[in-house]
Amino acid sequence: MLCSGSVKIATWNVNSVRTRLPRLLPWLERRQPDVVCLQETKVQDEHFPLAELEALGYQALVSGERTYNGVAILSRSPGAKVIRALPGDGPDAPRRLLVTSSGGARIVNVYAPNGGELGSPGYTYKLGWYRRLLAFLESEVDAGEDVVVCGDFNIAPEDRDVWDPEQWRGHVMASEPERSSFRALLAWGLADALRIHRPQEGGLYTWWDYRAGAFHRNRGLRIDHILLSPSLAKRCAAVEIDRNERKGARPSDHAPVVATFE
DNA sequence: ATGGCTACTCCTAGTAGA
Repeated sequence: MLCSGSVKIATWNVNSVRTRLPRLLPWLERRQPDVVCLQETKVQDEHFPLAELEALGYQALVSGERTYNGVAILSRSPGAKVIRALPGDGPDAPRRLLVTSSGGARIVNVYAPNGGELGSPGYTYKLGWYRRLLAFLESEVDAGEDVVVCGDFNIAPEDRDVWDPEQWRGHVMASEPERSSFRALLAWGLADALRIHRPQEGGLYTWWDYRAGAFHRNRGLRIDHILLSPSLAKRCAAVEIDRNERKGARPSDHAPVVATFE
């Protein structure tokens, strides 16, 4: 499917799929994405709103839990070769990874740990999680094929991805060890899709704090990413941050990111 | 420097998000 016509792949941290359904459904109808990776679904699998999505022609692959985390992949066809955990994840590990194959591409949906404060146990866990993600890609995924690694990475890769680099310097999301973890993914063989088309531009964010009018003032971070293997990067015609979805009634604090392939 | 908002939960207070 990725080889014929125009294909759209999107990622969106919806901050509760059930609360966001009145935004998600019309967005799907309007944008008609072929594959959608969702993060922070915050719902156990048996309560995931499958019927509403199926009514729009989407099948949902889900890996959720109560209250926190949770990932899902919506697509027009059933998933294949599904993986739901990183090596080293125990049975009670947070649901942060979902891998499938769709239209000939390997789709890796990630919801990276937040990290809490620098030096906290959560921060250590975040860096370890990134090491395990890289090891997983190295051992289980072929960068020579069509690969999409997308989701909420909870890392702003460069200063231009942060509204106030000085305020954020050394803070979680923007610390050098985190940025190094992100660069290691690129070094494995992935391209940051947005930067293919807009290599230098600042002020392009995917998350804005709910508080203090952050969105209105464009005080945000670019932490949601679509990373592409070389074969897909070559065919990536456009990448858009759908800022309109951060506006209006009851938005997620993240905007969707949509990549179009020819 | 802090909190400012939102969503969740055995639910009106505490936790977490980023």
